[in-house]
Amino acid sequence: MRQKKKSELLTEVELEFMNELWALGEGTVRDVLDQLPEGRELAYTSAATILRILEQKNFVTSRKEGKRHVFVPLLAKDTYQIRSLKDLSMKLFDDTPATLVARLVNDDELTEEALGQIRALVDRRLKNDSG
Amino acid sequence: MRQKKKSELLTEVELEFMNELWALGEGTVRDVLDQLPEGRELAYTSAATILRILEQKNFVTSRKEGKRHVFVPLLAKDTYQIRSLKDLSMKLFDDTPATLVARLVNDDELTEEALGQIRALVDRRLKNDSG
DNA sequence: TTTGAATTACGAAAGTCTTCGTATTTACTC
DNA sequence: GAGTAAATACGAAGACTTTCGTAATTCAAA
Repeated sequence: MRQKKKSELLTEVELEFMNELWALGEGTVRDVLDQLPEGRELAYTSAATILRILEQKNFVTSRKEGKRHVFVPLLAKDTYQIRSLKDLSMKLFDDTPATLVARLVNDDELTEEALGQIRALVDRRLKNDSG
Repeated sequence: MRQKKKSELLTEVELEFMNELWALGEGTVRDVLDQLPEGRELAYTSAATILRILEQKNFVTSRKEGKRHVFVPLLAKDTYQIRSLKDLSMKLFDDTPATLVARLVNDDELTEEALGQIRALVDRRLKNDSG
């Protein structure tokens, strides 16, 4: 019998729902469903199932309000962003963040503004380290 | 005409194999299998299946050499790195690359050296744009 | 040319992910 | 309390992913 190592990563739909919860702060099944973009058709019970799974996996918790559950993220978006980047860096960039940034900044679609913001971030971090 | 949704992204195991092929340049089932890290147990036929699937999905092609197939990437690693970053940026960073870099550079584990490399990359790109 | 080890071809089992239906429960209204 | 609309609980179908076994094929050595 082989058992798969429990992944700390969200699946596609789980991430879709976490994004809505992060945007809302917290919300019921109905809230999240209403938040989904036009054209994303999903049965109410499907949404409820996804939130149930997120709770089972400890990505969210819930409290009861009247007859509804209000779901609240346990996992912060920042935290998950970092986790995802590390995973991607490890799996596809030989654990070399500079290579990752290289691909990013060489993308022609990257705006001058974004590029400037990026440099500001790096400079600020370098300054803080030395200061 | 309705087309089957084809994800342009590699699955977990597909990526694992593409990484070996990218490192090797090209290789047979045996080559890739031998390249896998210690402790990664995988039946020969499983490896063959994965390469077959990669070929079906047009991520690799193959030529026959003697009785063996030699598999060659059709998808370049650079290309796939960019594709993955765009996907992650869209799904988790509100399509804001600066936020992505912010998480990266605020990671405490990031070395001073990596940080310097990143700034050099950004500076070079900014210089080229203005020049 | 027969034989056998290595390889390929195919499909199926096992696991995971996504979606939804049915049954039950809940709170509110009459 | 009975009726009702909304919500929850549970399970299961269908699609996709990962792994592997069996059968057929291939090349080369005896």
